[in-house]
Parts: sequence; structure tokens; C-alpha cells
Amino acid sequence: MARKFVLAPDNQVARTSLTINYQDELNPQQYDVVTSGAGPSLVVAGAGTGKTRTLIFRVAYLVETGVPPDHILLLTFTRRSAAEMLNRASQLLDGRCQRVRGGTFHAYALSILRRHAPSIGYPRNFTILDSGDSADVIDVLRTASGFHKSDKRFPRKRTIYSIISACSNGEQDVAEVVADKYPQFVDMIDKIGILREQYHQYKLTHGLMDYDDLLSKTVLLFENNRALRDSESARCRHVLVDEYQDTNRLQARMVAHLASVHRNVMAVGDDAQSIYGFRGADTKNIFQYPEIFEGTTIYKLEHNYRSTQQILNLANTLIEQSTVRYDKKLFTEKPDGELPAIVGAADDQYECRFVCQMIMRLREEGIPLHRVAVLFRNSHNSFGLEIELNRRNIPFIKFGGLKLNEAAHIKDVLSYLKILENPRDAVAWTRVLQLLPGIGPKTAADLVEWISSRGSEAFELTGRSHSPRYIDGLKKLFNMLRAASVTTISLPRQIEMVLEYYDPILKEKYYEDFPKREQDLEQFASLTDQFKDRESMLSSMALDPIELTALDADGEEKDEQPLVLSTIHSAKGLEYHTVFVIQALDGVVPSTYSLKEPGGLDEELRLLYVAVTRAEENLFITYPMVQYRRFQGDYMVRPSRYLDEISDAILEPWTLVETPTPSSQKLLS
DNA sequence: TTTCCCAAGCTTTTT
DNA sequence: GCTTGGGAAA
Repeated sequence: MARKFVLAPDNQVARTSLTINYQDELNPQQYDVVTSGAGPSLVVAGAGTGKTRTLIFRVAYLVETGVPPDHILLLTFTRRSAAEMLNRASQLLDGRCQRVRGGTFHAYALSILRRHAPSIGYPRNFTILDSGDSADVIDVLRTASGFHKSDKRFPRKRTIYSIISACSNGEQDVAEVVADKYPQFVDMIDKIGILREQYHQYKLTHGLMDYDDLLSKTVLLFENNRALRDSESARCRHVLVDEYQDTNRLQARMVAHLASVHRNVMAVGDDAQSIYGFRGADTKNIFQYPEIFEGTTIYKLEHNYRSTQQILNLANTLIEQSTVRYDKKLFTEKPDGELPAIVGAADDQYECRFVCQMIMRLREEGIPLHRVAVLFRNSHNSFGLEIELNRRNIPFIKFGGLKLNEAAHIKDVLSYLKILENPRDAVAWTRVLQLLPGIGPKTAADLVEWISSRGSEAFELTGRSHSPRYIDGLKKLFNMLRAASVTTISLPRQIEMVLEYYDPILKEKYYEDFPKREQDLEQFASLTDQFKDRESMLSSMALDPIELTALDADGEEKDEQPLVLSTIHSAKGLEYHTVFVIQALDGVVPSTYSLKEPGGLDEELRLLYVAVTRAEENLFITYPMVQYRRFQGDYMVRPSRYLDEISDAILEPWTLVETPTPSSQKLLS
């Protein structure tokens, strides 16, 4: 019979020599978490309860008590938060935490796959598809299969891709997902299923992985090869997972595998802040955690240090409207502050003016711009405000929304680089070939098949005849690729060669606005300096896309840190002195799309909860009362339904009044 | 087979 | 307002 030997913690020895006085730095609940022993634990931490701080101290504590930094793995939701946490932990212990491994699930999975991909039939230099690329593959397959012709209405490529993606993330089959979320396509389940198979096959033969593959192939790798799994698990003696409420089933499985040897997992999360359901996040994960990890110690952090009681009252009242129960009531000992305000503006213009003027007033009162955030549901909700901010020369940075590498011209350039990295990358080839005159989808498909059927001489034109219609273009393309693929050429030089080649194509294709796009490309080229090689640049572009609008903010005068504009999703985990939630309209939060989704209304409510709990001192929720829509003219809109029942004592209504002008005063007197 | 033009349809949040 | 799809000309 197998036996267990229980090791006593070794901490006692080290405790005397700790450089940080944990007891002074943390409250008792946090202290328990930070100094907890081995084995699985779950920390249920409400908004603003020092979750990040606790994790950072936990890392420091582990390092101080003798865990080698590179045996700690910190999985976070975004690269931004991973970097910030590791940085803060390093500061605590003057640099000793630097070698802690950290990143997103996807980034960590990638690092494993780069080493072990061959054992599941993938090349080591596989390329990563973003969702646009994935949809393009689907498009090629759909056209080839002729499905779009036979049926009256076949789903669009993006829809098909999201069905396939939902299958992987939720570990479901096509029939389940379609029945659940796309009942209008039940007739086509078989065909979508076939496409799904073809899509997987296509990726395999061309060395491509999409975002979901990074997770699912890693799990597959672990399940096929227990020895490998155990050695990976042994490489991280402590696994810490942030934002656990937003993990999906695959990610939960991955965590379980990583903990298989030592069972030292600490998951931190807040079920009331789960806002990634659309990506397969499953709140059930957090509840099932104690079942998956037998003997889990559960900790709760409830003491909020971020917000005033007035803001927490609103947050608590909001979340009570949920049909799901959350048994947390946030409290604080912070001195009282102002009541949160609900500001009804006459229209979008008035709303923008109010936000701008209030920001200026706060700045005069000494609140720096970067401590103020404007949050919104959809990235386009801030367009009007952005114009107004520009007009007033208020610097801002925007998170969420369009990414630099989603722009067509950047995707073009990246495709050349992807081909250099992985000459089997059919997606990149398809894109690049179609940029040549005389080559459309059909010829491109033929050529791609020919190219990928050959081995190493991918950049040679020999062995096949080519139509004079496009032979010149093809020659130029292959010459450039051959020249740039010489291994001694540096990455910046490669990019230069690609851009030089691409410039005439850009001018031809985007003759109306190529100067703007040329600028983007220049910016792109300058950003790539920081990467050590082509592979890391391409991976990084895929996993951590550059925010287009984050760059637009005047880079010239950096004397003042800019105001933050952000989608609520991108603001997760962050905090600001003052928060504006703009466009708090019914149909925006909750979004009209959410009405159809099961559990959609609850999720949107949590979204508003997340937005509200970002605020430390001041909170303004604003909305216009009238909006203009094409063909309909002005029409009335109403504020978010979640705000309907909230009393004036919790959320104070403000009205905007115009300064009386001299002429109107005359009228009065 | 490519490319151009017009009509239709849809439109969120992110790794 | 933009992308996507279909149809027709080159």
C-alpha cells in the first residue's frame, strides 16, 4: 500500500531572519494567506481588499523562506499585471524576486510548447494565429468545401470560428455549443463539425496554433506524457493563480496538472468580478476548486482598503441585484467621502463637457491626470470624449479596443516575417500572395499548396511553371524573402527589407490614406527594437498586442502622465483616485446582446460592479438623455436598469446647469 | 479567375 | 460606418 509521509514546514528556521516584518505590513487575514503552509489554498478576495498586495507578499515570503525564485510560477490574466506584480515583489526584496516566473496562461503554455511541440506532431517554430487569422483559415476551408453555396445562409467566418473556439474553451462539441448559443444554425451542425475537423487538420499540416491550441495542446501534452507533466510540475514548486474566477475549464485543468506533483497551488479570485464568460470563463471553477484539490484551505479577504464607504455602499447595493448570491459585503475604515454621483447630461456633448471640466477641476485641486480613469463598456463609447480631450489638449492613453497589429497593413508586414520564421505558414502565404496583382483566392490556394508540399527550398521558384500574369510579382517577392532569410541578417534589417519591398504595395493598395499607414509602419519598426529575435517578436505581438490608441497620445511632451481611458474589461485589477463611468445607458450596460445570453444580465451587472469598485475617492456615473442615431434622428435613451432602484442616499443625482451668460441674465432682470 | 461595384447586414468585451 | 458577400465585366 502506498504511504504518505507528511513533511513539517521548514519555515521555523528561517523565520527569525526574515527581512520583512509581515505582521506589521499585513492585516491578520492577509498574514494568514501569506504565511500559509504547503498544499492547495483558495483565497476569495473582494474588490480592493489587497489581493495583489497579498500575492506579492506571498511571493516575497516564499522566496525568503527558501523557495528558489525560479520555482515559483505566477499566472496572471494579462502581461501587464504579471510585470507589475513581479516588479513590486522585486522591490520588496531588492531584486531577489526577479527570477520568479510569471505571465499569462497563454504565454506560459507557449514556453512549454516551444520545447515540446514535436512530440504532438507540431514543429517547434509553429506560428500563432490571432482570431482574424483563424477566421481567414475558416474562410479558405469554407470556400473549398462549397458549404456557403449549398445553404441559404451559412454562418460567417467569424461566427464559425467563435463556435469552434467555444468548443475548445468549454470542452464541448459543436452540437452543444450551437444548441446553446447559436440555435439558428442547428441545421448546419454537421457541416460546422466537418469544418472544425478540417480546421484542426489545416493547422497541424501548416504548423499553426490558435489561442485555444496553446492551452489545449499543452493539456494534451501533459495528458499524453505523464513524465513530462511531472517534470514541468516539479519545476514550479509553488503555483499562484490570480483572477481565478476568469479561468476557463482548460485553464483549470492546466493548473491541476501543474500542481500534480506537489499540490502547492494558491488561487486568488472573486466570483463577483467574473467578466470573461464570453471567453469561456466559468465561475463554476472557483466553486469546484475545493473539490478538485482535496484539502483546500479557504481564506477570505473582506476588508477593503481602496474605496470610501460611500462607494462600497453603492457596490454592495448593486451586486445584491444579482440572481446569484455573493456572500461578501465589503467594508472599510477609510474616512467618509463624497456620495457617488449619477449625472444625467442632456446629450453626448454635455456629457463630454462635464467629464472634461470635472477632470480639469480635479487637476487644479492637485489630483494628477493619471490617477483619474474614464471607463466604458465598449471601446467606441469614448470616441466623442477623445475628440473633446484632444481639443482641450488633455493628454490621455486608451486601453482596450483596436490593436496595432489588427490593422491590415501591419498584418501584411507581419505575414512576411511569419513566413521567414515558418515557411509552412499557409495563412501568411495566402495573405501575402493575394497582395500581388493577378493573384486572387484561387491562385493563392494553388500556390500555397505547391509551396507547402516542398521542403526546404520554400523560397525558390523552380519546379513549376508560373503564369506570366503574376510571374514578375512572384519573382520580386521570392527574391526579397530569399535575401531576408539569410541567417546572419539582424531583425531590424529584416524588417527594413520587408518594409522596403512592401512600400509600393502599400501605396497601391491604400492610395487614399497611405501616409497615415506609413507612419504606423514606422512606429511598428521602432517598437521592434526591444525584441531579441524574430520568434520572440512574433509571439509577443500575438500574445500581447500593442494598443493602437495607447500610442497615439502625444509622445512628445512626457512631462505629465496621461489620463486613462479604458474599457471596463481592461481596467480589471486597477484602481484610481477618481473614476468616471460614461455612457451608463440601458443597452450599453447591460449590452443589448447580453439579453439573449443565459446569465448575460448577471455578467453585465458584475461588469458595472467591477467599474464602480475601481474608485478610491470619487465616482461619477454619467449618461446622456438623448442620443442621435442616423435615420432616426434624436431619440430618448434611458440609464442602465441597474441604477433604477438605487436610492438618492446612496447614489446622488446631479444635474448640469449652464453658466448664465450676460445676455440671459439680462433677460432675467 | 480576378477585380470591381453594389447591396445587405451587423455592430461587445480579450488571450 | 464598416465589413462581407454576390454578381458581372474584363
